Amino acid sequence: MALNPHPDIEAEWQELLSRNGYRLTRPLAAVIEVIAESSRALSPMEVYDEARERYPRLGLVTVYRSLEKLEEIGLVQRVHQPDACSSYIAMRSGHQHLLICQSCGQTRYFSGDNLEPLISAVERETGFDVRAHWLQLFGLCDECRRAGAG
Amino acid sequence: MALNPHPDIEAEWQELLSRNGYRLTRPLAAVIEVIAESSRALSPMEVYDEARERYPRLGLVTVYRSLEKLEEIGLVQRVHQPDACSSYIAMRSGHQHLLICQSCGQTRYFSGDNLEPLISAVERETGFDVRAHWLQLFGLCDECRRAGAG
DNA sequence: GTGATTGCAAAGCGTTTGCACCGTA
DNA sequence: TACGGTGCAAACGCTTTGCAATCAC
Repeated sequence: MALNPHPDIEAEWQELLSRNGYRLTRPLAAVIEVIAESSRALSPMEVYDEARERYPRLGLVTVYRSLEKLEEIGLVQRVHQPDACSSYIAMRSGHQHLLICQSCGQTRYFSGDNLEPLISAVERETGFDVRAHWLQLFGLCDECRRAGAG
Repeated sequence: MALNPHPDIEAEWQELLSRNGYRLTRPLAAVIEVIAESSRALSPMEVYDEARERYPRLGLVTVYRSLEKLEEIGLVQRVHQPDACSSYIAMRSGHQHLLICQSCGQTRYFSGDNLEPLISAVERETGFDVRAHWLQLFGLCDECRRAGAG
């Protein structure tokens, strides 16, 4: 199991953008920086608000288009939650799942799930060919727990 | 592990409605029947279309309000998918997860996941108090697989 | 220079709200 | 009969689209 690292994301992102024929503009850079530095999944409006502090001329439409682009090339991941289905977080490489604080929204990646036995059993019993799975954990982070959020 | 049964849902539903102070009206009954008999998760619009065959005067607003009501008393569950976050399916009692066909949308419940070891490990490493989890499997059902959908 | 990208305004769509009428318990 | 439920129309908020100006390569 491995937890949030903080690699030099920027360079990797620029590389992937140009490899896919995209240009690195100032508005896009503002969006990227906001997402790369956030420990929470952010809604388009939240990205918009924070990114405008870096680039005030930014338009909300550009945020939507940037997120779509970044998701397409795998730099960003859409996060589904019970009450919010379109927030975005920087994606980690490898097969990993999310752990989300129900109080502050802090998000961490974890890996190490072993669902193979379960998936095999389900396949045997149902005739399904299982091709993907969603696993997300929800709870209270250390700080929120201490603060009595739960 | 247990798969979709088809119990006499109707009676149980009426019972739960009145226990919660709700009235069983014809529009609500139409919504209930459509959901109870569907093997797929349905969007509000799909529920609306199908339920109007049973009760043509039905309004879409009533579908929204009925779904909200049914979810509140635990008879119906909202299903999140990569491309659709507000479809609804009849809920099974007990702690169960969904298996969804990516081609036809057919949905089945399964249980038997054992995530305790994983959850404990994550809690130890992160300091989180894990209180809930989402687990969903996606794939191709037997019929779609044979039909070459994948 | 050229073609992708941007911002604005407007359209689009799913969902929610206000309100008078209706129907269940 | 009383009061929750319903349907209509309108409002609402998030997301997408059309288009001329702009900017990265």
